[in-house]
Amino acid sequence: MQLRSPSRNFKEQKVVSVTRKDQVYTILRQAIISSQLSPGETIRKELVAAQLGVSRTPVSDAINRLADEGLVEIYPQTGTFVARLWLDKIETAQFVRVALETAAIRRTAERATPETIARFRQNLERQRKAADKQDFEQFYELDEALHDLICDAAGLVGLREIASKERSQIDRVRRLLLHYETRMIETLAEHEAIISAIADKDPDKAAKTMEAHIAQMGKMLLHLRNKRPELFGS
Amino acid sequence: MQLRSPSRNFKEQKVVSVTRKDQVYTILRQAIISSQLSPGETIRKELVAAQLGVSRTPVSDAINRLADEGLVEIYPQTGTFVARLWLDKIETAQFVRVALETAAIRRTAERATPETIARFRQNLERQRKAADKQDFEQFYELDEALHDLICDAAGLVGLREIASKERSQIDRVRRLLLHYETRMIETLAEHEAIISAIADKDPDKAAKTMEAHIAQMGKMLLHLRNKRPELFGS
DNA sequence: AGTTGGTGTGTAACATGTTAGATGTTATTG
DNA sequence: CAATAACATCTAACATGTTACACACCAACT
Repeated sequence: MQLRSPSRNFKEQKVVSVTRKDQVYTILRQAIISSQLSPGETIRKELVAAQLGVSRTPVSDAINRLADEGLVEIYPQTGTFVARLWLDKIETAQFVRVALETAAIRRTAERATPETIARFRQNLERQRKAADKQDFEQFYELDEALHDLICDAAGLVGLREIASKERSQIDRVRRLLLHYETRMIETLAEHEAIISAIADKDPDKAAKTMEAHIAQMGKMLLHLRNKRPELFGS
Repeated sequence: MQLRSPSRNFKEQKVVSVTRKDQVYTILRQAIISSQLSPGETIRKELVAAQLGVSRTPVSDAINRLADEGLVEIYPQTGTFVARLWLDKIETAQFVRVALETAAIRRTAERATPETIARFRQNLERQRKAADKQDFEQFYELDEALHDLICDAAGLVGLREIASKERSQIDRVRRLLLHYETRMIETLAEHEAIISAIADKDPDKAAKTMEAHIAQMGKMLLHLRNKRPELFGS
């Protein structure tokens, strides 16, 4: 018997193996974060499997991953539900996000090249256009993309994926808030301040601005809880 | 048909459902981090299943989770291996760790009660005893426990779990380094400096000390790569 | 000798069958 | 009528069967 080792002849860069469970994961995650599936809603694995034309296995795998990410709640032998919003978990996620992104932005401010900054500014341009058009969805996507760009610019392999995962709770909340209050103009101004600080190679200022930017969400959250208490847990 | 909702009558505090996949996960994770299973080693799901007396399903589930955590590498249709050490991934994990722990320690420094600090000092006492006895394993465990204590003291639900997960790469490396170099005396001094800064309610100093403390690992890592290149990837 | 193509083998991915347990409902009993 | 116990039902957890694919090996050809 020949043992196979994880030897050099493997393609070193992980080929994006798009297995079915990955596809299911992506679809469900998107559906949850975009609030197509509401917090507290039941997920029927068998039904999902049927709808997507796969068996229960890849659906279960995807849902396990989502549970790990805190986007679904699995009650053994009972049921699976889209995770409700838990204020204390959101607080933690917020903390982690601030910690990671301010650290990332410090690094980015130190090492940003003109090309990187140009990419940032290009994103900001498009944000401005979206804000002018009152295109919430587009604006929101660009917002996320900007945070990803900043992460990437820190030059750390896999950091974006980690940050994105830890941010998923927050992203979902923000998406919900989008329908109640927008703050597009203010947000855009904050983004511009962050990028300016990076361009000025001023890590402290960049980090502080980012922190203030992220902190904005708190009060809106309480507002949402008053309007839609059914989305929240505890 | 009666739909069940995730209603109030669910036990609100998640009962620690110890499913088989959780048990398998815990066992394998422990084995990997403690280097019972070496980086690069093949994992045969079927064999593991047989050894643990379960079917392939819970083993696969556990391994998926470990892959998510970066502790195993799954090559579709080919094989599963204990993850090798990738310097760039370790660098990222290190970055995340510094970001999270310095942020946590800032919060902890602000809100630490005398009882909390007493717990820290108690841990330090035991570290000193372990250092005196040259008991590496014990010292290492207390080290991890101290970091957990600091996380908990930040008062954020679930932060310890997140930090612990992001730290798993690092923990594994440190465990390996334990056999080559110890730095117990220096490490203990660093820990004491951190706790003192917390007790003095000096968040900046605490954070800086923590950062320096964590940064120590870099050079030892290169040393390890020279001695045991087979553990590393790329 | 180096390259190409066919073939075998082993594994993860996937499909589906089975079990155990949590909950809601109903019957039963005081 | 309330408390409780038996029962039905639904689901995730678990087991096992099947498929597709990546890789190694070897032969044939250039």
